[in-house]
Amino acid sequence: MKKTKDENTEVQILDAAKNVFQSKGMDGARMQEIADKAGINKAMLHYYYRNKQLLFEAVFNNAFSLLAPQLNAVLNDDSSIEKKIRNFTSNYIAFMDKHPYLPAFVIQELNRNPEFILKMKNNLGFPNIEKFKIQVNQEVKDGILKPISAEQLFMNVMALNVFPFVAKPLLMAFTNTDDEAYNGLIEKRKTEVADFIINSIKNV
Amino acid sequence: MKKTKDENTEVQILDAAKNVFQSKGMDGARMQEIADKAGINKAMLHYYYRNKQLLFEAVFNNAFSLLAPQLNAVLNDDSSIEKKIRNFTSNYIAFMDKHPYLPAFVIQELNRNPEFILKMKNNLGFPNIEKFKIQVNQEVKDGILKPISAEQLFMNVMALNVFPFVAKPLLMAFTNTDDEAYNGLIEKRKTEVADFIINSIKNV
DNA sequence: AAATGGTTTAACCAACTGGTTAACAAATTT
DNA sequence: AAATTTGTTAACCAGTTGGTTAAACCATTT
Repeated sequence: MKKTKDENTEVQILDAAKNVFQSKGMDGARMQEIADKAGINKAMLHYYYRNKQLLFEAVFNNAFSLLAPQLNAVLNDDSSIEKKIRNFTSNYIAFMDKHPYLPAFVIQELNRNPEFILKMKNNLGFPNIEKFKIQVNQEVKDGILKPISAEQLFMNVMALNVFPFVAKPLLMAFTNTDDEAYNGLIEKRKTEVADFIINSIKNV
Repeated sequence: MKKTKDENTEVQILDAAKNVFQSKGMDGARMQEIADKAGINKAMLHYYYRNKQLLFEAVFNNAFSLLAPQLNAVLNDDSSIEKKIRNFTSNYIAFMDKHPYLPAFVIQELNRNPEFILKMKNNLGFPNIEKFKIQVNQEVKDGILKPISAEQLFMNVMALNVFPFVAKPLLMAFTNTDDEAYNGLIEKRKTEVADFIINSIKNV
């Protein structure tokens, strides 16, 4: 009896590919390394995914489909802007603990190939700002929030939450922190970032 | 002085290398492309910079030495926290117009090779948070600022300013903006980001 | 004008890379 | 149980890549 892997192999390949692509990027990744990490022959990669580009896209789409629901929580949920920002901030940081390479990977590969995201915009569930925009404008009109455009607010929320993960090595160096201390800073941000934002935009 | 070119060639190589490395990264860059862009033979690259790694490091250090003074403006200047944040925000965005690839490049390469920054920390003029820390603590103590740690404030300032450039393709997709509209958003941030921060941290 | 020494080139090379092939083994169908 | 399909492997291949070499080039020195 050879192996009871069948469909298992395909998953093992995807796991290994995720691992290698997300830490080294498309250009730095080697098919041989992915095969080794998956514990199989290099030819199997092509048997299941035909070529490097398609394997990469499988990994990328997979990564993006994890990220999208997180963002939709801020964009398309029905609760108040304040509540959504508080929720998103604490959720997102917890989410990052499980997928630390994810945002840097997505951002890096989109910078390498900006047209790539155009295909994705058509996908159902692709995060879109329209509903959020209406909601922000309404809360500004109602005097709940100080005047701010939805785009700027969204950029600020994203920046404050995502950047500390994307630029971790840089920020560790500037703030003179080791891994443990830096994670401590991040942990505090679960509440502090939301306070920081709300503080700035909420009318009193 | 032998040829009219001799110093010139070295600069032309560095310019071409900057161009290629910053848009494609270490792994995606090709020595042949750099040589072509510099209008010279590939062997010349090795004559002047010995190998790809050293040429890359020349580019990286060059990029970093442009970035460092910008950050030191926030960390080591003597004016008040508010003034420095306002200055930095408007300066940094203007600076990015001239070097759009810079932050994504630095961040990407540091993620690929985090140990790389350790060598740099010893360099004179490497941005360090210590002075900024004392100043923030003082202003908090004096009641000028609401309680916040210098590290968190610094991370926030960096995030709000740098992230929109690093994640440009992603944010363009989410906010449904083309290049022109997105640049318009950025332009507004020269003042809005500082307001956003000050709003949140200043006592009234 | 011959010698000098830094600069530049074309040709070359060994190692690597993504991808293919043909044969073989297991599982499934007939 | 024979035939067919699916999964897996080792060996191979052609194109690319970073890097080398030996000879030519050219501005100055002797």
